[in-house]
Amino acid sequence: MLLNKDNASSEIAGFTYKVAKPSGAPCDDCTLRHANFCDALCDGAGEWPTPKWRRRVTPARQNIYRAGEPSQGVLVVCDGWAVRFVQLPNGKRQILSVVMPGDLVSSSSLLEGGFEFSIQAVTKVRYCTLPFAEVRSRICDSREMFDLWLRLSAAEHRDADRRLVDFGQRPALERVAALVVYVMLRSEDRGDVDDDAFPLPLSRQQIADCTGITPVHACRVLGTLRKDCICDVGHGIVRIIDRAELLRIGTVK
Amino acid sequence: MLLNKDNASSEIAGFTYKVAKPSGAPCDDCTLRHANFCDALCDGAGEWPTPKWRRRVTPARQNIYRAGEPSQGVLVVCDGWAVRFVQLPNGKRQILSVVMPGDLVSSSSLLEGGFEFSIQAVTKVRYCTLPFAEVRSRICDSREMFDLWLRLSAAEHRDADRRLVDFGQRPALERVAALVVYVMLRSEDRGDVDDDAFPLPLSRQQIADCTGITPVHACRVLGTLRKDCICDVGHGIVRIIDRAELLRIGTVK
DNA sequence: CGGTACATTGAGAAATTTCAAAGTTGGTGG
DNA sequence: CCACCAACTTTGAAATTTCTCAATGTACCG
Repeated sequence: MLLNKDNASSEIAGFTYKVAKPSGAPCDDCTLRHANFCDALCDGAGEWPTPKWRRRVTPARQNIYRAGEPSQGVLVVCDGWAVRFVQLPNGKRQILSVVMPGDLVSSSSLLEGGFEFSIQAVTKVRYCTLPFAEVRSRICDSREMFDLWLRLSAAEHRDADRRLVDFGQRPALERVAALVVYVMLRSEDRGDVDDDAFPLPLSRQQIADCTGITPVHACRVLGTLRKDCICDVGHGIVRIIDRAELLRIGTVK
Repeated sequence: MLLNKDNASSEIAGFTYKVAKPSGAPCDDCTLRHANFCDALCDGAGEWPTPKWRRRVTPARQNIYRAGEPSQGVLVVCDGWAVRFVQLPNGKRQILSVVMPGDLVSSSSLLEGGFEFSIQAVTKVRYCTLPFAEVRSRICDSREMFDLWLRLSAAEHRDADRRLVDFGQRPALERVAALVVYVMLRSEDRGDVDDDAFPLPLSRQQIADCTGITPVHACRVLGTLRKDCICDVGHGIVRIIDRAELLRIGTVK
């Protein structure tokens, strides 16, 4: 179940807004219109996207954006998974956020100029590039859009805070469980969980880069979760075995 | 040297704006008008703060705000140091950000309702409470304010990202050095560095809670920095001994 | 059917924590 | 001005977590 019905309502960051009917705009065939920022932009001010809008595709493992480059616009992922990350000169990398279908890549990326992070496609990714100035105008001009954006921005900031708490105060097992819980809850919201299983197309290396541990340790930790009959992560999917216990380990006590 | 001259310019998040002359408003005697968000709000729309504005004082070690409570408004620290933190039930705490004089406590705290973090005064703190709705109006109504706020918000988000990279990929020594560097650079901006020394009123426990290590380890790491003639942190001040080396260790390579 | 990239396991090393004790500092009252 | 107390800092030693290096096993793709 990927789509809500027309005129149903959806929720972003606690803010419920009406789902617009298709109106012939270029995004009409986007299966995720109802769940993303794009759609709210449309609702607020009519025939978005404009001709300046750009739709692109990047194959798996390829970079969508490289740190420091001038960025092409506000990115919204229509389909596929990506990661926002920082690559250090010593070869280490830190994944800052996992970008799932329908996600605005970063609510703080509304200003022209380069960013300190890069973005890489995990799977094949379809995404849209919205011109900065126009997104800003639409946000600033509509009080409803402004409030929605405030909520998105606050939610992202809150997630970053939670992540910092995890990294600073919780051991590897809990950090990894927290990642699985995060993806699980978001997948449940999207109706993407079937038979207690959902997609997680991240390699051990990527899970490690997300959680600030080594791939070897990620492997051991996931082995523990499997051995303890909590969940089985592998082959691009997660099978939940003991949801309550997974939540207990992954959630801040 | 704490004050710029009238009509000098100051910089917030890369955005330079003119410093307003005192005009009889209640904040005129605030020594930090030129360096904070308050001031930009005034510049944008006249006789701020309004009667709804509140000025308060909290003694050292006391909580300014407790997680979950309804918050009283947007907080701007006029004087003193505070920390924004999360207290875990197991007794651990993570400090999310160090709030220095003139700082807006969190650019994502523009919405009514409770937050997941708490705020505690490190020293005696004087601060202002600005009503949420009015701050939002002023930001939304002025394109200049909106852009300033976008920059503030983006800068805060970027700092959170950097912090996550530090926590995930860098060892204790570098994380502690990064904290010292952060405070050093901000103190230099404010002209608060005299004789290669500047205030850092954080205890070992607080430095540990900032950097995600134990107070015992914080002590050892700071001992190393002292023994290696890089800097001497203690008694509420930092003496910089080898600035270049401190920057080298504290900055992401 | 290779082959390449990815996952798993083992063993020892390094970083960090924990527990515990001793040294310092700063403030307060006599 | 001094003694004392409470909180903070420093140091030591052992335990734990996580990393590194290296080898072996497994899955996917052409």
